[in-house]
Amino acid sequence: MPGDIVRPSPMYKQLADRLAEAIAEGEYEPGSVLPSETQLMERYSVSRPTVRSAIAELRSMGLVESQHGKGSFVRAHGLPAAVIERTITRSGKSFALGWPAEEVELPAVTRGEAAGIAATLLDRSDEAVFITDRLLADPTTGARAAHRTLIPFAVAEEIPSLAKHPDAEPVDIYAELAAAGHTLTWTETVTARTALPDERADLNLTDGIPILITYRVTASADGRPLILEELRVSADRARLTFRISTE
Amino acid sequence: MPGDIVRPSPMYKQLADRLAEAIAEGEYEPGSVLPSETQLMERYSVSRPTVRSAIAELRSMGLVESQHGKGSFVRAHGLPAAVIERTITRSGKSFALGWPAEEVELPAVTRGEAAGIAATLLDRSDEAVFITDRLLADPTTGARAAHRTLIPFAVAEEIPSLAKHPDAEPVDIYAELAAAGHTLTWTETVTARTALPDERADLNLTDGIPILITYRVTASADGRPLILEELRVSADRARLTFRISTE
DNA sequence: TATCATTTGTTCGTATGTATC
DNA sequence: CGATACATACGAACAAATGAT
Repeated sequence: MPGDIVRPSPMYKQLADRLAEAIAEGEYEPGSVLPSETQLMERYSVSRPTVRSAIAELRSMGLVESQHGKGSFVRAHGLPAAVIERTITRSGKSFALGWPAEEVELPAVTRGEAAGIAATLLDRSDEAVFITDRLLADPTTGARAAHRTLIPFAVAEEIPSLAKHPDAEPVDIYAELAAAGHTLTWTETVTARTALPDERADLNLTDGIPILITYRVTASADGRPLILEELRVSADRARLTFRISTE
Repeated sequence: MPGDIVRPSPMYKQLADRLAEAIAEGEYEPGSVLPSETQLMERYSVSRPTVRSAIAELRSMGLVESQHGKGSFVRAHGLPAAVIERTITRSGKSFALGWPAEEVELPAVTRGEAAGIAATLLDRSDEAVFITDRLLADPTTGARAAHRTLIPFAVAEEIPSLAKHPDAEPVDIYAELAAAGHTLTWTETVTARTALPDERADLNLTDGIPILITYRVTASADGRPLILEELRVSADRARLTFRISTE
């Protein structure tokens, strides 16, 4: 419908759009500081709350990062540095992952029940599972990742070594499963969402940066899921790569 | 250091955390409405701006969605419905993708230069490329995706049919490349970020929902990148799956 | 070291507009 | 129409971090 009468968009959004455009065009370069709130008030003849709302928009878009007492700085953008290679390599009976991350804390093992997404992907509702949590870090870039392993009790009963050491490294668990006669297949599901407060702390996240989440299901040849791994990482610090082959 | 003296966190954050916790524990169920701003003001003895800041936090976390004149509603969360299967299948000389999406608009072809991330992944800086943009939709869920193909001029010169029809479907481009004698390999890189304003409109995004971005590089056997595809999709509506095989 | 100006962060109050029922 | 709800915008005051004097 051409000629529609539209309300003007709010002033704070207009200001946010202008600043975003200026950033995109390189008028404010990455690392440089935006004009102060007082300067923006005067330059655009708006109140301080309006300026602050506009900058809040830019923050939530991940375009700027504000520092108390200093100013709001334009964020550098580009492909995240840390590359998490999701390919699994196998030589004989042993497996290897492409991301040689270090453990920041000792693994923590708890028992719980598969629920929500985990239950859906494991195809086991309300079943008891071993949960192992790890906090990992890429030694070169410092990128952090939260890793979780879910082992259903039924699987642990079938393979006692898993019940004994549910906090074994994923590659070792693969080896145990293979040794128990399973022909392993993997499916990985990737999604993203905004971080919750506790995740912000664990993963060193800044405002406006989502987390990438991958769920890796290790299944037997018949497609029955055996274990589930979940990896959460800052989308700003790390990216995931997959090698794809035709089937 | 136990017993550290810490500044109390801001009231609006405390309130946001409490509400977020209440949502996580199911006190406010998905689809239900939060108490009104006035009610929250009275219940927690804070001012209206404080309540609004708290709700803005919840919005940016993707936990609630506010509707003018009605209230703030708890968002349903879980695994996104639309599954985008990134596997490539091959039968003889023809290829197929796992996501039979429909085109919402006709593909738009432009010419440009590889820059930024695209240049990095294509390993060709400032080289002229054909750019083809598509707006796709999953027919069953309605999830939308923005797809872009980058074909370097150098590759198009080598294979004239590509220069003639740079807007060919990806699977057809694969077939052309294979017919020209290339043994194709694919690498996919996944990242995520908060959407820019124009992306919000194209992809029907709501506040606090990031976009998933995948870059698929089609390379020759020697590893030289031939073409680049970029797919952007709402992390709330769609998820990506990969099949992983040991090498 | 101490102080001060600058800058962002938090919190209040108030008024008005606009969508929904 | 009116009541309720969220959205926008202004003003004011003080707190806290920073960097220079």
